[in-house]
Amino acid sequence: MTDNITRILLTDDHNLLVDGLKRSLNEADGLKVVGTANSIKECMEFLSGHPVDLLLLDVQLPDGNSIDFVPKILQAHSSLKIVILSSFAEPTVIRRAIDAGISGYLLKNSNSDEITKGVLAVADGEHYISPEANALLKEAPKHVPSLTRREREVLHLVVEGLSTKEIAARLDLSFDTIHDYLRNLRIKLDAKSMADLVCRAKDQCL
Amino acid sequence: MTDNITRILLTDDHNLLVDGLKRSLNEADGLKVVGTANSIKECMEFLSGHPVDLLLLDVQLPDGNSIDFVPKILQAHSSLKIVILSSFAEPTVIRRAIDAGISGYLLKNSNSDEITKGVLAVADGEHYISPEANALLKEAPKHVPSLTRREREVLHLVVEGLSTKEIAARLDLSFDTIHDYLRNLRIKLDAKSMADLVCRAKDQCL
DNA sequence: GTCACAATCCCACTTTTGTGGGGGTAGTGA
DNA sequence: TCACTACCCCCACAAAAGTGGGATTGTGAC
Repeated sequence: MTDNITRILLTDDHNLLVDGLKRSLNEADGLKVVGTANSIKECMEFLSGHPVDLLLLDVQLPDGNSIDFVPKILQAHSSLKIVILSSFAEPTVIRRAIDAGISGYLLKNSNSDEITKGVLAVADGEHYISPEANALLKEAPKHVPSLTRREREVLHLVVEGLSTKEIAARLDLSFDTIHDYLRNLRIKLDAKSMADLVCRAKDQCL
Repeated sequence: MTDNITRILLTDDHNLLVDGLKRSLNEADGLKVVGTANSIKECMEFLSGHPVDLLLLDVQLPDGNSIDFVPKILQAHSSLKIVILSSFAEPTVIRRAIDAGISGYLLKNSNSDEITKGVLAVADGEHYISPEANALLKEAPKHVPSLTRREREVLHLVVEGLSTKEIAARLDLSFDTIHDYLRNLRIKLDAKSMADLVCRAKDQCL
């Protein structure tokens, strides 16, 4: 935030959206889009080479779920403010993002003015969760299922369509072990079958 | 296409994207965005009340998969040109869209210029499939799995996380019948389990 | 140093899926 | 009429998933 200008990096794989967003943010006083990235990798690279004050980050990127990378990014760039820009209005996703340390959560079905408003608020040092997202959080006071490293790993493979046996082979673990992780995943995500597990995981983009 | 101006209706639930897209399309010669809609319902309503030459349609809308509605829309508005605007780069999705009678298929990771180019081409009477989408089609000459009404119905319920028994109850059919539909679905979608079925269905947004 | 918990493995048992057949009717188009 | 297909039902058996226990390490928090 040198001399009143907030330098912004946009990270989203939809160039179409990036184009439009860049224009409307640049029109706002005190905001300047200094770069764009299409993936987490590009985002990280840009951050290493350029000073950025605020990062607008899409949740789903070609190289993974960006929320998983938020802690890593904040560790390397502690003064950076991160605003998630998502089409997911899932309470658990929002909560996970907040827990990860983001400063804002905006929804893509907002119009440019609302987005600009949120970005300005965050640039100003506030925390800004879009009204719709906030409403969802209040309605659903469900706890966020906190998955362990292994559970996450197993879940990813389930979502790839692999069977228990195949996952065991892939991770070089015993069938029973995977059987157990799946049991825990079912409990944590409140799923009653493998198919249901895939549904929950896909919906909540865990 | 009265007097050289192509009247466009934008249908996408991401207002952010709509905002940007509207601006860049309006900047192009001969194109005018005459309306926007956030759902299939709104889209249909607008079409009934206003003359539109070209419809830019997102695949996933809150009230369903828009490709399923393309035939219906074309039936009611036969001279309308429909261009799909998708983030899905799945060959089967593209092929389904083409079979449904669309005039163009554009990807959201293109930039505004590429989108404008595609829209202009379609407005001009051409068929325009984005280069990336086209490349995918050549690589994967797989046949599109054509599902029957019932299969689609069953698949939707599978994607909701229901078990065979639950689906049977919901549709008031025998367990064996659903068992059979699931068998066919597995074969058609090349899935090897219920979980896999959910994966395929979600990926291909069937 | 105890306590919680991730991570790993095991057994036994039930239920659900998956696979391989076998039927039938009704409608559609050649 | 014949072929084809959607739609509906059935049996039997094998394989996978789900449920209820059990156990041993190691690590990090308090």
